[in-house]
Amino acid sequence: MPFPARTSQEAILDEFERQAELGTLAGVTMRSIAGALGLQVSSLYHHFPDRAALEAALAARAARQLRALIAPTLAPGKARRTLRGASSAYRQFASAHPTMYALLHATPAQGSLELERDGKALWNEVLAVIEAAGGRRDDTPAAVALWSLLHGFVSLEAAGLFGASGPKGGLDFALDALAASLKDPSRPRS
Amino acid sequence: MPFPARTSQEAILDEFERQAELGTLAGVTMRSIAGALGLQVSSLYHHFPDRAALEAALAARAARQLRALIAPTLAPGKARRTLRGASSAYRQFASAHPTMYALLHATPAQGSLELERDGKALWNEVLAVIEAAGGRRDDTPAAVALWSLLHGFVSLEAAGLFGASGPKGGLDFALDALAASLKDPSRPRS
DNA sequence: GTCTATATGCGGATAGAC
DNA sequence: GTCTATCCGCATATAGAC
Repeated sequence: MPFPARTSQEAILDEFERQAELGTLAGVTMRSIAGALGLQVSSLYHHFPDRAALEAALAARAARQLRALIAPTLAPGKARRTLRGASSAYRQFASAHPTMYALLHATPAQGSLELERDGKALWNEVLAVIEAAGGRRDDTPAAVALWSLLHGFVSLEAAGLFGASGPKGGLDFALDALAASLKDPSRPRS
Repeated sequence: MPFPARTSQEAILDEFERQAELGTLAGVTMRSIAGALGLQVSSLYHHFPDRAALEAALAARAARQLRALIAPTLAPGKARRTLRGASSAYRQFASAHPTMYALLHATPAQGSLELERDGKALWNEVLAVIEAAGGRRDDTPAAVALWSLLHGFVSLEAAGLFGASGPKGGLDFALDALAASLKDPSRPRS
């Protein structure tokens, strides 16, 4: 029995993430991970039952990283500043770690308690952004609106679908519209 | 030389689409297409140079279908009705043809003139929605906002990320916020 | 915990006969 | 335009020795 162990769950996840950020998700294989770590493929299966478990663990990590980037941007009471700060952090993560971002949205949470928990925490962070921006507590519709907007924007941008004219302030326009609606006192409490 | 030909570009695309809508994109293979058409795999390569060409042609078709669904929903001058109608058509296409919808966003337009053209036409349709909803002509920021919102919403919904509480009117809330901003006369002409 | 060896399956694509 | 035959590569995963 070779001791100490030559690898660990953390090292495997790190290597997966490193390769994913250089290319595509499908481009990372059990072989490429093992190769980079100087191991045989079969050794990896002593640390994770299968590839799906690896991906779920990595998706959960991405959720935690994204949440950690958003949290410090809250400026309670300052709607525009809060929304723009959070949106800026969100965009930064998505463009700096496109494959991890995609993995987060492609991985079914079912079956991974860790991912379920961290996914829920991320959702709660979006609710906190809304609240800091002047919305109500647990304002589901507003949070859905904000998250949809952010996710749609970074996805279309990454896919290059905005064309030559580019997004041109479209995100800020929408964020301002949202901020205005949050303040609107005539809004029904649904 | 067997005449008449036993297949065609159209028939191949139809079969690809049929299988894609029953499962995933990766689940459709050159083998599965050929098998369903009673052909050998190699025969397909006389109609399309490779798989990428097949996917590009199909993505272009999806862009045309989506555009055709949105176009008749325009109700010029009626902002809320226009936005809700277009958004409803958009959601309907995405949920009825999830794989085609995903393909549309996953296929790089570069290299396919057809896809480039139909993608641009779809973008112009979004601009038309904005104009009908009371916005200006060629209002890029507003169109970016609307498209981001729609794409983000259907993507998160499809991924099941809204959780148990569901989207709960989040889309309508955002559409109303957008409609209000379009009318706002204080908005700078950027 | 790591190794060697292997099982099993999938995929895209091409050459050359008819 | 379609066929047969084949090439080549990739993948996840397991058994059993050390």
